[in-house]
Amino acid sequence: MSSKITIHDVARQSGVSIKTVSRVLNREPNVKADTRDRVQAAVAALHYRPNISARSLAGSKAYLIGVFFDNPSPGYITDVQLGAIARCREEGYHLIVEPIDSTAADLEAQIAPMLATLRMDGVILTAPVCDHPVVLAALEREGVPYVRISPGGELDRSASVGMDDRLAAYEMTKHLIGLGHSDIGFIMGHPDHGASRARHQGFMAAMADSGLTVRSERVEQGYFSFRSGFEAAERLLGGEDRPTAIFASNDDMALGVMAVANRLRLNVPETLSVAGFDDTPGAKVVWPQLTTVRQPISAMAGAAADMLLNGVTWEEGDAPPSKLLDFELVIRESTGPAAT
Amino acid sequence: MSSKITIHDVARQSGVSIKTVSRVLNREPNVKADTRDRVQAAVAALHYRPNISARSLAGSKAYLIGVFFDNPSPGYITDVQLGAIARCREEGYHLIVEPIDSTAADLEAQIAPMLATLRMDGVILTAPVCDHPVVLAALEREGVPYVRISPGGELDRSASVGMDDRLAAYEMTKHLIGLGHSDIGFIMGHPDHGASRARHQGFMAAMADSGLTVRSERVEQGYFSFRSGFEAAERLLGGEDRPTAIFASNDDMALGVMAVANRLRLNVPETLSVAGFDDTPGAKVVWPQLTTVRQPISAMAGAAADMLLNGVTWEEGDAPPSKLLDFELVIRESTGPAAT
DNA sequence: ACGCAATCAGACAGCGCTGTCAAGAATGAA
DNA sequence: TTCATTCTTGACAGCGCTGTCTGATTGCGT
Repeated sequence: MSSKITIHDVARQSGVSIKTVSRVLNREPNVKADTRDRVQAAVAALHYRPNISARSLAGSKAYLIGVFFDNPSPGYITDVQLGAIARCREEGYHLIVEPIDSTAADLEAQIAPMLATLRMDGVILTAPVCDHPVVLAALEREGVPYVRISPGGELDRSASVGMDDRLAAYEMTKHLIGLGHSDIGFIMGHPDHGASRARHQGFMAAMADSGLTVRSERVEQGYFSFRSGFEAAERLLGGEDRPTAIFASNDDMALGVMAVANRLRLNVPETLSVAGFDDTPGAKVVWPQLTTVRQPISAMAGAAADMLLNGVTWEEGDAPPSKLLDFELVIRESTGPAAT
Repeated sequence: MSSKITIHDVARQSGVSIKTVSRVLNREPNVKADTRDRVQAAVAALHYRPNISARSLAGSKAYLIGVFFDNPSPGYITDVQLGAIARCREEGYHLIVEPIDSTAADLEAQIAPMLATLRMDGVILTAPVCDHPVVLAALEREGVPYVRISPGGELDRSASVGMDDRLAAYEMTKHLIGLGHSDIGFIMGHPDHGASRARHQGFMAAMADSGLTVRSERVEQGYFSFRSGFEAAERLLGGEDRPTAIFASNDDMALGVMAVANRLRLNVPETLSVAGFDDTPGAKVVWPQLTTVRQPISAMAGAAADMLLNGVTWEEGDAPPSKLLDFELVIRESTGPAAT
């Protein structure tokens, strides 16, 4: 156990005051270059590392960023964490992860203590927690800045980052239409998830813009789960009268569609084209591989962390900062020309 | 922003000293029941929450547990986090996640500062980081206790939790044999991952115990990835002479096998049985659903956290504590009777 | 009733750092 | 040269809590 070496040791070693060492460590101005070099040499020589608890107790920063999530897909969570961490590391911040059960009755009692004890410098919220009124209220009451990733509404309540779900769905639909499909089924996402509506709108708009009508029985309600996609697909593909393509609001559901197609011996993409959304790892793990939309998840989380680290603020009355990142259509083998 | 209320306020409100409040908060003995109640009432009334930085600076605990990982599957990571958090919350601890790039040349420089600044109370290590000599050495030098999940070797170097990979593979193989299969292909896992060898051994042992011989061309090297499973399956299933069942060392590779089977129009399980290992979310997201082994990942992480929270220690010379949890064979539709 | 041990409560000194303020050194303008 | 500025540094007081030690109560045996 390396006996902890303190700022004091560095000060002694470099012949300056403890406060000057602190200044160097925090990149404060007004330190002579020569002095700074001496201090940095001592820091390196002693392998000195500031104690985060002491820093945050004495100062105003905690060097901690939180990530709240309520079990969306594991791949999503992991990407968010990686994106946020990458940015935090550069600044010496660390990530606290907090799974939130947004259906819990005592949600308030769960997170309020946590916010108060940790006093994090900021929190990144993912769907669906990012739209949960109790969570947002608690954050605001405790004065903890937060950035939401792909919030479903109340865009002017906080800073946020996201992507244009509507446009992405629009373009994917156009891709299908361009392939010759005119009878396309759509599976909606979970109604609590903000992106669901945007994706549905994008689909409808693309159809309308191409002069295509959407029969109401071609739109099914799903819940973002494999099972819900599977069941929706059974309804969509059960009879003789079936669409030539199905666009599911996320990959898990698209995978459910593929499973049904497989079971019904409908060849993908010859008989049925299938498109998903998210580009989860699972998309590459089916055969044929899934055409989908790649969300810049890591980048969104990185941008969120960035806002937090730079101190998101905005004028009362102005719209809070918000960043829209680019998505990417990933065309793989599950979509093909419509059978004629 | 709720103006921070301190232990001082609670002391005043309940008419006791600040130290007594501290005693109540830390469940220390020698506090009269009556006094404790008064203090607790004040705590509740004021919504007081101790400041974690102050606590860890003054005391010896940091209330922080770390989780190190180097991108195994997202599902695995998430399960580990959930399992660890559940246990940590009960004790008021929080989780710091740190992705580690174990191939980085400056690994030491990456983690040493982190260990020194955070002074975590313990760290949970997952494969493959749990077998990385530099990481282990750094942890030991800094005196940070750690528990490894499914380590690949050096079992007496630290406390660990795991499951009996060898036995699980043995039983899965027996399941296949019981179905009438005698010509079974096996895809090994990543050589750096400790469990790979155990699973291979279990497979070989079960075959030998049943008087079956394994032709060397029936055992392929894989790397736990979908792609490696896919390629191994192509070799295994490419010719006329093919096994009637394939046991892949993890689900991702098994999914690769299924994709190849699909492509070759080999019906699963009629013509080919496929078994995986891990029970990742993907296992349920294929059709037919995958027969696999369920690892108690959350439970293992919970047990690891538990050891850390209770202070893992062992006598010099004794074997460190180690906990083996139960696995479970999950028989789904991808395995069936051997074609006769 | 008395004495001794066990139980309970408080005073006090930091933990390792940063914020504030004030003093000394260096610079520039007059 | 002198005085006003700016730059550079250090002394000092905590941040909010816990560990230690000491003093005040209580219980109980005789």
